[in-house]
Amino acid sequence: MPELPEVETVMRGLTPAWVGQRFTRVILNRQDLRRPFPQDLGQRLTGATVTACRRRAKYGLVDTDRGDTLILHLGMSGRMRLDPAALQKHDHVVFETGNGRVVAFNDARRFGSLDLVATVAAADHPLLAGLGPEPLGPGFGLPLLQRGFAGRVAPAKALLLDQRMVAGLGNIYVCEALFRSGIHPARAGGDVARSQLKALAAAVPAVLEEAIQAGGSSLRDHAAPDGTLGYFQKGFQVYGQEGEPCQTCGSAVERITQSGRSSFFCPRCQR
DNA sequence: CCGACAACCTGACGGC
DNA sequence: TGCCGTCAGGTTGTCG
Repeated sequence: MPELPEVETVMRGLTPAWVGQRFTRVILNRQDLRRPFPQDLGQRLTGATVTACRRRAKYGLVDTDRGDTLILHLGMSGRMRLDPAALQKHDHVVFETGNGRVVAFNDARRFGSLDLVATVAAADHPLLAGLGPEPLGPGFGLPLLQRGFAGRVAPAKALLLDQRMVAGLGNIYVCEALFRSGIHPARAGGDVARSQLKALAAAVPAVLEEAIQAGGSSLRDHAAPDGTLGYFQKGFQVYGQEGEPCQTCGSAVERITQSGRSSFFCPRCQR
């Protein structure tokens, strides 16, 4: 799924289609994804005008002039399809706006979610309340990483995937950020050198910014709402590169499994 | 508190 | 062609 850069790409793609527009119809082809939708989701959205499309971590936030915020998560396979030629399997929710545009929320695996809450309470929503700072925001930096890593036995990989530490990183960008900062994914948090943490503090925002510039990474499912494919996957240095030569030293990139998920790394550059 | 793991669900791909 | 096993960008609950 989509990680921070992909969600950012999606929300940027929705902005010109939605902001200032009224929802004229919201079609619910099912009443739940990962969780049940709010009972009055369609009713509260229909007739409301979108005032902003935002992102928090991997969540998309759509504010309306009725004081509501739609909180959407794309799970692993979620996509927002803008003006689809035809509806497809797994187009679970379809949004129509006054400008004639149609957006279909498609999610084959149904790990995504939709919630609707009062905008003023959105930050306190259970999904958002426990999230750590944005990796592209002022709350992220070396001090945060030092606090989060100090004394921890858990592997660096797991610490960065923990959304309570820093919110928005997923498997791809954690692998890439660890490579750029020379940290072995299995290294215990407390054993990561200060110099490495400093590199990590720079690598995380750098890799995310580059990915956003590229429109995200289009692997199986991700595309901007208008169908444009991101191309940051061409910039992967380790993710999915098992057996390929490290771009820095030429060693073969390795893959290990941590907590059931693949980690890719260079055994020579990452310690 | 911490960390590993299963579960949620469908689809794509490789091997036979 | 088809069947089977494996894997996939995430989150959450359980268990030891």
